[in-house]
Amino acid sequence: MSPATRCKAETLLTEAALRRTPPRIAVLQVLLNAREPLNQDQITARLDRDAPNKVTVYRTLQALCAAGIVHRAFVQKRTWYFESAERCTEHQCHPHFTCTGCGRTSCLAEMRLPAVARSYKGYTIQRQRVQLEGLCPKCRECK
Amino acid sequence: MSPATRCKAETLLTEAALRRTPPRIAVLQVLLNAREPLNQDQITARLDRDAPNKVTVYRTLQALCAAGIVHRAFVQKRTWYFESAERCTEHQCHPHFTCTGCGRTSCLAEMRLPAVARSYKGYTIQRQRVQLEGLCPKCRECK
DNA sequence: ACACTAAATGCAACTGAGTTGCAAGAAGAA
DNA sequence: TTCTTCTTGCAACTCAGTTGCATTTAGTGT
Repeated sequence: MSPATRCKAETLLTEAALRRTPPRIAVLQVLLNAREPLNQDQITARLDRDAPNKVTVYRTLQALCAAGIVHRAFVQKRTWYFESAERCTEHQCHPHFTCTGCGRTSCLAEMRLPAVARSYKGYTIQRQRVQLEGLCPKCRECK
Repeated sequence: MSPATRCKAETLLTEAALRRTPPRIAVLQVLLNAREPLNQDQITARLDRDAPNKVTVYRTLQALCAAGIVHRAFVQKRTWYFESAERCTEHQCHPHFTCTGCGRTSCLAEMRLPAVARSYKGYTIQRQRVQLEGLCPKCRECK
């Protein structure tokens, strides 16, 4: 884990007025370095021997989500996948793509989406999330 | 439950080559009449004394989803919400709106969404689901 | 109408991510 | 350093979802 990531993690915690404890710094570093959303088990696995108790990871993720540093990206097989909120704007999160072939979900962080209306029939729309489904480049070849 | 809905339910089952059993007809009727997605408990509650065993409802929903008659709309508080696939096109489901005030989720079935590209960086995009968040008309007044 | 077979149902028991209470430990302020 | 408040770890619980198996039933052919 790079010192730069660690520094970033600590800064984010401080800005959110959260105590900079080892478990929080560790979990946040994993998410900052991840290329796709991770569930709790995957986060724990990446921390290996330094992994805190499962309940601590759980509560850490809750705290980070509440602070807006981390997002719950989506649910798959009854478990939540988390990601750093870095690449999301306030109004919309980047789209997530789930391949119907291999079942993997990835972030299309740079994809531009057409903006949705800010209001509709009395509803005020503050945020949108888009979930895409189809075939990833690898699975497309095999077909 | 209207006879028309019952007839529709039976037709859908036959078309999907599923046996027209009482539990399936009952569950499907509930979903066809529902205005918003329902979870398993809500479906059972609406069937009241005619409700089949919980496992049967569970497996019925699995079968209906596999057949494409019903969709898993979204997850809330660890439970899935189901809806009839009627108002979804093959390429996209209507958007679901979750109010940050009252926590309720509703369907914006008639809302027109800008279409997303059919492919992007090697990914073939077959379907999209959009989840919206904000304030519903009622909660907006109270603020 | 009757018999047959594959599929559906109900029961009971299990699974496992998520969740809580509480005592012990650590971060940050004074 | 001392103190207060927040955080952590443990153990135990929750409950929607899930499975195995014996029984029943829908749909088909006789």
